[in-house]
Amino acid sequence: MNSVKIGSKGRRPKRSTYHHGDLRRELLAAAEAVVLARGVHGFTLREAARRAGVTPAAPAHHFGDARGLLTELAILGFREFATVLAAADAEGGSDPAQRLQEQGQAYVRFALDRPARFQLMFSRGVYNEENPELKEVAGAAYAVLEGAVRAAMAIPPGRALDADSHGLLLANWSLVHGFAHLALGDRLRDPQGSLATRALILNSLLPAATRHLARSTRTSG
Amino acid sequence: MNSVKIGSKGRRPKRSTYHHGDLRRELLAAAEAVVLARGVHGFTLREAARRAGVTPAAPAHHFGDARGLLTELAILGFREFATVLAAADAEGGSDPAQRLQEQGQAYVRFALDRPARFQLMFSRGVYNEENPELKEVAGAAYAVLEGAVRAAMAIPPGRALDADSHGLLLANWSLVHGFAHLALGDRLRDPQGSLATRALILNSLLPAATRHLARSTRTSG
DNA sequence: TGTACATCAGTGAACGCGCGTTCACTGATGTAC
DNA sequence: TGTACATCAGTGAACGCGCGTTCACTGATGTAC
Repeated sequence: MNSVKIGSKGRRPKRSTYHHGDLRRELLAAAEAVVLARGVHGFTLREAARRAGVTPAAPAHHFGDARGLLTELAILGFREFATVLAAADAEGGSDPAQRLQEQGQAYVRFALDRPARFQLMFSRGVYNEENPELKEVAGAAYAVLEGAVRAAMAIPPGRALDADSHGLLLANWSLVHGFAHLALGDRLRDPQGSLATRALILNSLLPAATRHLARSTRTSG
Repeated sequence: MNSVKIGSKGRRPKRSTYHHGDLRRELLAAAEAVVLARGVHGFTLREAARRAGVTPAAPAHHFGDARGLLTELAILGFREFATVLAAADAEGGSDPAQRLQEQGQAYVRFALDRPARFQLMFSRGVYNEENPELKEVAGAAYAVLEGAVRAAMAIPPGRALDADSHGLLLANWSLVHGFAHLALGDRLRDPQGSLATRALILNSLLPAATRHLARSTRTSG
């Protein structure tokens, strides 16, 4: 007989240390995995705790309750989202049409790369939508899009968008949002009818779709 | 004392007849109401039965199980969806751009009028997506959109869409789908930042957005 | 460097709840003759 | 028109399950002196 435990009946393996070390971060990762596997509303606190290797009571020390955990995950999502959109916007250089194009690519790429976060972020009633930090980062993401539209339509900061500019903004947002949504729902097919792969979606279908948008803002191609 | 019952302890009122009469239809309506109130994944068979005034075992006689009920509801949804899209398409007359415009209006109107069905229809893993009748009616809805794009791009039936036409189809679909999704998520605002009403959405924002799409297919305005 | 002690971050058992589904049953309906 | 009987469409009780959260607790850490 030796003292090394060779197995465990439970699904939660014993850790060697009583304290976890980085449970907060690990619970967020576990929660994202649960959302990926079961869908936004299939999320349960207990499964996230199980995946993180702790008892179901542990998350309360970090997030209060289940809703609190999802709110934090949505905040992380919007923060990353705003960052990648801003980076793509910068890639577009001084050409507003190019900035919108790059943003659209980044928008869809984010959805494909982070489907759980993306779907969580745009779900209603599952996290605390009134959280100030959440509102701030979500607003930051929106501002990136608005900035490129303002540049395209030559509307200085401070002045409200006119109806046409607002329409262009909505057209861009709706198109990439709907495209991402359809892609995540496996509803995008190539012209022959086969289910589209990630590469086809990003390199062919999305450009083919955005090409039809807003000729007026296009300065190249 | 009289024999008229003046109250009931349970939440399910007693019917005067043992048999319901039209339980199948009523369960579908109740299910739609539950989805509306609780979201797609908040649906429970028991609550639908409760709302329909029957015991939780009753639905099994009509739908087998919970998934069966939702599948039927999705089929009803796609059938109605295909119908309203086809009617709108016909409204467009012989002008393909007008047909697409009318379809887009109908698409978003359907989403706003039937939010529960719409969200159910485009949810994954909650109903039986392999149901043959479902695939048929969903395909019919898609065919309406494809028909107008074929007319716009002068592509005869039987010939596959080229990349550009396919892109136009995806652009139209993505735009209205994303627009509907954002509207249902209360994410659409007017240019001043106020939450958009139904009338504003349909009469102002949507036309302003679609106006930016596919100038090449526009023959009027 | 050592020690007392407060604080932190976990455990594990328990709670009450609503869920989907099953089961034997029975009231109501419809049909054959 | 009347009756026997099969079928249909409900009931109501029960099942086992996983859930979120609570609670008193304790092991580990960090800090004051």
